[in-house]
Amino acid sequence: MAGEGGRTEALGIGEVAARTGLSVHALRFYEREGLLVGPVGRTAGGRRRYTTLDVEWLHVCIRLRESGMPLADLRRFAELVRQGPGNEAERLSLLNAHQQRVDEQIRALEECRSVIAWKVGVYAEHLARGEATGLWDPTARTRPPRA
Amino acid sequence: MAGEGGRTEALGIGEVAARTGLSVHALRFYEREGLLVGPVGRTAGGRRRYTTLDVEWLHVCIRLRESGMPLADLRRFAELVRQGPGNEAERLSLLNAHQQRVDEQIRALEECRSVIAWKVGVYAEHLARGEATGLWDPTARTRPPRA
DNA sequence: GTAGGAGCTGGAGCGCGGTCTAGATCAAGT
DNA sequence: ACTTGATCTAGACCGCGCTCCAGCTCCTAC
Repeated sequence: MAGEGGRTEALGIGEVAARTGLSVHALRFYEREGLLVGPVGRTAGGRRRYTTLDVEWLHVCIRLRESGMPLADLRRFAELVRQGPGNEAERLSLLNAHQQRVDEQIRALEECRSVIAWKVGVYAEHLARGEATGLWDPTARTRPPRA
Repeated sequence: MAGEGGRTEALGIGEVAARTGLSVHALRFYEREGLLVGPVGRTAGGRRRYTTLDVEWLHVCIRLRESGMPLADLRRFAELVRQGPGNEAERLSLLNAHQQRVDEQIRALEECRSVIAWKVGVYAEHLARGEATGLWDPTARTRPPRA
């Protein structure tokens, strides 16, 4: 009776793997590492039964991991959520700190991108006007004295 | 006589480390791995003497690595450059492929960032209006039947 | 000539984030 | 009842990109 409407499906690990893109190995690993927000249910026979809430949480985890959050931080965040209300300030600061790191990453990547784009441009132009000029010739390296 | 003007300083490994931010270990490692565009010079006593060209190349390497190019690809690129003119098309395609991966990374990171920003917003608002409502309560987990 | 620091080589070790294996159990179809 | 396939646990293993160590040599300064 308590909100069965699509919200509380019980999912096997394989199904969850399919829905999240994580391997079943990774799912078990995440659980062992304490990255989940609550104990995963089990059937009588001992198989894991995930809920759609677990899956939602996993999707959050995936984003955080994708953006480079280390497992340790993710574990800490999960702990906070598990502990329930009262520690929202810490959760916020954790996320804020991570967001800043992500911003920095993006900035760095964009800088790299522009360097690469420039080099791509150089080669493209070089090829366009037909092999003519040498770009960089490590062959003609000017070595320091001592012939 | 041949272009000594600041261009062809001979630098010790420590100096290069300082200029690039790579450790001396990493520099020796890169050399062993064939990531450099030419053999590094040596003094009579066997010490490495880098040129400013080496340093420039290292700066390129750093950007490529920072943006996630695997050592294997970087090695291939270095090989191509080492081989001299004639393979610009391959160099270009290598860089192009990498640029695309970088673009994709940036896109993914921005997506993560927006998810994180949203969560940050939720927590911030929650805290702002004082602890009132529960956000997510894993305590009140609706477990699948059997209880 | 001698002390101290930078550099050399070869190879072992490490941190991270999973991945994989073995061997057993559970569950569904026929 | 039997087969087939998904899942279980514990623990070993892996790839990447360095990092670090031992033991030695080379320089520079005093």
